[in-house]
Amino acid sequence: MKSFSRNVFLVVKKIPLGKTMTYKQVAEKASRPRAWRAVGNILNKNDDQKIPCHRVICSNKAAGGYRLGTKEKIRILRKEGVVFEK
DNA sequence: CGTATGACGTGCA
DNA sequence: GTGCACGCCATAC
Repeated sequence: MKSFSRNVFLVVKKIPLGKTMTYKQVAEKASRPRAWRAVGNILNKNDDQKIPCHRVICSNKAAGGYRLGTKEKIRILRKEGVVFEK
């Protein structure tokens, strides 16, 4: 891949441990501030092991979704040091 | 090439 | 605060 998806993966990989970023922010850094839709779609169809996609959440502070299950996503985030209190 | 889909976001009732 | 509808972009079929 050498398109928007590649950029998205790069941005997600840049997310520091213990931190989370919203789909919109990722899309914005990916040079496509209006493609947050595609961001989740790409990550979903490209569940790359090298990409901490579980650190990408919704803008409303909600975990959002996950290919393996939202609860699994939250579980991973907890292990990373990110706690979803709400 | 065109249609449908989806890990969303925002606005309005 | 909750629910519904519309809009948006890239990828898959």
